[in-house]
Amino acid sequence: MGPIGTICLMPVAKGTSLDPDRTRAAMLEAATVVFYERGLDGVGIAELCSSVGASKETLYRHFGSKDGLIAAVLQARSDRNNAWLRRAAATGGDDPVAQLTAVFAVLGEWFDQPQYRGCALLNAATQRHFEPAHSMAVQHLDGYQALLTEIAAAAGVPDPDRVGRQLLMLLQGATVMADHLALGRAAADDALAAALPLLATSGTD
Amino acid sequence: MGPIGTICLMPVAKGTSLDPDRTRAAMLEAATVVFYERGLDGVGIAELCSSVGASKETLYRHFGSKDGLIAAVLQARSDRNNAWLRRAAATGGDDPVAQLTAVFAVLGEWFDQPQYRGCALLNAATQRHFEPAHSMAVQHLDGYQALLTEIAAAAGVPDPDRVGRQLLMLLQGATVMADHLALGRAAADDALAAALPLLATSGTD
DNA sequence: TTGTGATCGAACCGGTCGGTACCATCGCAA
DNA sequence: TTGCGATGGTACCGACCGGTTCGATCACAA
Repeated sequence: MGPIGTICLMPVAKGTSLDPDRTRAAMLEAATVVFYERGLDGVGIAELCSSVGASKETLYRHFGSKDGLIAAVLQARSDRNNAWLRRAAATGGDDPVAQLTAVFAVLGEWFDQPQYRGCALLNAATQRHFEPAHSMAVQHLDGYQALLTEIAAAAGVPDPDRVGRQLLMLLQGATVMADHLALGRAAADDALAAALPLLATSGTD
Repeated sequence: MGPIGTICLMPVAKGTSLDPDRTRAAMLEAATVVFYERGLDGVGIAELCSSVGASKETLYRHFGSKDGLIAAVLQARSDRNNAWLRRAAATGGDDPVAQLTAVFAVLGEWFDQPQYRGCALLNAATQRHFEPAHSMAVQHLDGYQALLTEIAAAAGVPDPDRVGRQLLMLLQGATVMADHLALGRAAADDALAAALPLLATSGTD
């Protein structure tokens, strides 16, 4: 509805630019925010360009098409979120339980942000027109699953792949419910509580 | 892309109709299928009408607007899915474990269908323009959560609400992963295996 | 027979969108 | 100073969409 306005370059005269790639980065960041808030179809190219004070021609020189811009946005999102979770897990040292706890802690912080709208990759994958979204979402989930499977393997469970999938289910379920039901970090806490028994090597240790 | 073609009335002459509400039902069913396959924005009114051999005027007399049609489609979906799960749970008799097993069994059948594309309500809620979708999705999730909380309470867990939320997380996570990762009923099996420990009244029985 | 109501088909309207073309403008290097 | 490349602004194009209107057509009841 309202103007975008958050990401904005200094207003500059016609033929100028503060930096060669500065405009590209601003476009990417503005698109990241507004695509996440209002969906891929909810934002037009014209509005997006005017919000960063750029022209459509510049956008098309940088990204080729709206689909190219979307792909760049989603790829950056996926890389950043995966890096977040891996960095969080690293703070758990060698203890799988501590690693998983740290992962769900950073998830909880994410859920608590007022701008939280669920997983951008999965949201984009539901927009049918824009084919790459689905494969990018799959790749995104595979990154999560690889991390969770590593944690499960480190815990010594009999079937790390299966436990990795189950942990990913809890993570995704929490992501969905924190979005629609506005649960905040409580969703991450509940998910962690349900996840911990899965790491226990059945019965005696 | 291609024509819809699945749902189709007998081709009839101009001023005729096989049944007063027959056209309305056909429109609803065709819209249910195609909105689910291609998203709310992926289908135009004109294409939808021609696929059932009706005119736009008829559609607007029955549903008022595209939003009215969408609301009717989503409400029917939600009611049907909730009824499915409740009927499945009823087959478990008084045993909470059997109830939960039956719920995830019917979910697994759903995941195995080739047309499966995740939860229509949640998918619709990601399309930002069409405001009612979000509240309908919340209502839909509440229906699921109520059932799962009842099962948790019947199992005698200390905090049925919390376990109900955790069960719903597993259900939603399985719904998402079965969609994007094409896991089929295996997703439901993994989710059930992760859910059963949550019903155990800690330690001794 | 007459009339009423539902229907189809098609034209039409206003608006939006992605994408392109053109031009005046500016920084900067030769 | 001159020219080149990147830029912003604007107009424009073709396509599509949601929604409205109108006339011709048919079933059916009075």
